[in-house]
Amino acid sequence: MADIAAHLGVSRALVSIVLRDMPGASDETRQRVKQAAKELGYSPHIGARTLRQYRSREIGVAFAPAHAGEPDIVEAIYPATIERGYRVVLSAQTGHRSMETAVEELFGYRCAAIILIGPELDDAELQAIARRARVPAVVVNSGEPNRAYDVVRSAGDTGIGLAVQHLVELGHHQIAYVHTASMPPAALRLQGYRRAVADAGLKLDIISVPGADYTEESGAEAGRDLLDRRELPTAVVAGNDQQAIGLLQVFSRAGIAIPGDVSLTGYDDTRVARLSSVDLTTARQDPQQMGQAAVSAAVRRIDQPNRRPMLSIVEPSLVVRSSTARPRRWVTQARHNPTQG
Amino acid sequence: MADIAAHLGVSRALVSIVLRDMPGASDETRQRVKQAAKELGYSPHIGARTLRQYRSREIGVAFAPAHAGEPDIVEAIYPATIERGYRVVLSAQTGHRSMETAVEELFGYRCAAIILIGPELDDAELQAIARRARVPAVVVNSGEPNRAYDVVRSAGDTGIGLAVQHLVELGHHQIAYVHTASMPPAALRLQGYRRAVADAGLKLDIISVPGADYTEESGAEAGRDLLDRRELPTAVVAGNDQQAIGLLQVFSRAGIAIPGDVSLTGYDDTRVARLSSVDLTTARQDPQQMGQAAVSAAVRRIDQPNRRPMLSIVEPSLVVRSSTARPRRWVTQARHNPTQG
DNA sequence: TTGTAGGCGTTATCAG
DNA sequence: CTGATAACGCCTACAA
Repeated sequence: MADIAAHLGVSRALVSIVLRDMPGASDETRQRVKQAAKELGYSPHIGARTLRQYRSREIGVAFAPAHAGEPDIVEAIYPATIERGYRVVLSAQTGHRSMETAVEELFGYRCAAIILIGPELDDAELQAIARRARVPAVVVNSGEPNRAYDVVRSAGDTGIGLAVQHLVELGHHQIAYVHTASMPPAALRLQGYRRAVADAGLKLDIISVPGADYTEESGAEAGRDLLDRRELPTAVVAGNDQQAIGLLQVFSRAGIAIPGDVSLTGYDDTRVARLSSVDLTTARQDPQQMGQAAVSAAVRRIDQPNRRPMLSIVEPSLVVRSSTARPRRWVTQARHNPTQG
Repeated sequence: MADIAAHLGVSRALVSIVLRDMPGASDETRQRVKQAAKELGYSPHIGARTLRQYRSREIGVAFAPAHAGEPDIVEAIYPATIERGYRVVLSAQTGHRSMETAVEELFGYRCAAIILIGPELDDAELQAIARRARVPAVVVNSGEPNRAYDVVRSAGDTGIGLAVQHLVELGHHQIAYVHTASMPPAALRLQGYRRAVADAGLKLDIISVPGADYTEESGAEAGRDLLDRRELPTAVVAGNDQQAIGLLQVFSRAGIAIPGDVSLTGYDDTRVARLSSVDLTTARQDPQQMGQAAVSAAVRRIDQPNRRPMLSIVEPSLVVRSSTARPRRWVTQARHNPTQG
């Protein structure tokens, strides 16, 4: 910046004013300064800026690049953040780098707020992080509503409920659900299954995959469990898309047709769900909305620090594809009863 | 830091020495300082540090979270960078945020080097960025070898060559290739196809998809082109996995079996290629190796700034799955000629 | 082993 | 509109 000032023979303060678009400089000066900045390849020193500024204008985002769906939320966070006059600082959680380490780095950047996407931590650990942060913390797709941090999540119960309801409308009476106790959103999704099945007057059929998480492997495990049974359910509701895909693979190898023999649903509407070879009926949680809700929550608490943390719920919608169809048995009955055809 | 010093009644410099594990403090003091730092929830101010330090210890990484495969390379960059005593600064390219903007931000952090993953820019644009950077720039999976920036890429010619060779060994004589002129690595892959086909004494069959990029849509377009022909080739080599999947969708809708009627290969071994419903034979470029090679190149040129930029080639390997098989015709011929069975 | 002083690039303040 | 000056938190030399 001093270079530009010297080059033009003006003060550094003036240059600073122009580059920040502050009032107090003539249009002609603005032109000249901006021109010189371009020519000299000037780029503001972000560290020096945050050092000097009383309040930080950065929102820190910790996420796992390898987790399906999280990069989409990160994409949505950018425009929402910039719109509100903030900048985004990214920090990755990887196999060799814990979420705590990623968050610690964000503290180093003196972020005005931090957003944690899908941390695989329990409520106590998240509260510890939030207290240590001394700035507002927003947790996306994990955690529980509480007084330490904001929570943004999709209405997992509604989403699973929509899937069950869709299957009921197709005529299914035996709807199994793949449950993974260890994952944060699992409890809510299970609740949605319980309620929807009760509403339809059907029997619960919960396949618990203990210790597993939302991976293809856990879905495959559930699939093998099902294959050991004498009789398969007519429909399976998986906890997420990856699980559904693991299940799909085990079933297709075993010669079980989807949706011919068994209907299958997922959750998240990740990219793989859209492939024509998979074409999964799934509950869509819009990453766009998740990102916007997270930034809104962060800015809200930056502006009003004493406000109580909130729970923001993004409503999912059901995307019907070809992995669900009428059950065989139902079609047979329908033939005898033309009013249902 | 001043807080800690005041709290303990020592100088700030001493605290700095202890926290950086530099020589010049007694063990007892170290204990006390570290204890106090923990209690007070101290976290070093990264901005102030980079401001003061003569040389930066950060490597900037610009990537597109939404592009398949790039997050995996980012994951690999972390351990390699930390191992060499550097830190990672991430900057995302999104639909609303160009690669140039992402790189500009990295300049703001005064990174010691920048790594650009899969930029959709031509050589001239990349050279402009590299010159503006004034620090070493490394381009992964794009660009051309030159004097302005390092290039890390997989040996696209070898990868496609392996695919063609595999198909030739299976007995294919009509092997088509889907070419997308606009994508940076495409020229090299085409070259690999030309050479391998020539080596096998076969006829070239290049399906050009003009103006398109490496998306499912471009694969679908190539698929429709092929369906317009009187006779299909027995094998198709796609430019990447996504393209192969687009082609797969068009073919399966048209009732053409893979690999029954046509064998198909991809490139990249992205996650979708592994799905049992896709199960694509593809050339694998190891993200681990790509990440390590990129960091090596960056550090090499930080240490020796006058060294000429290099080209690092990561050798791909062929992952054979069930999308490739012997052609129908060949099997028939084999029956008449037992020596080939 | 400990303390002191100066400066990195920027912004804010205040007097010309 | 300009110029001078202080301060942000940290690191490095050098002095005690």
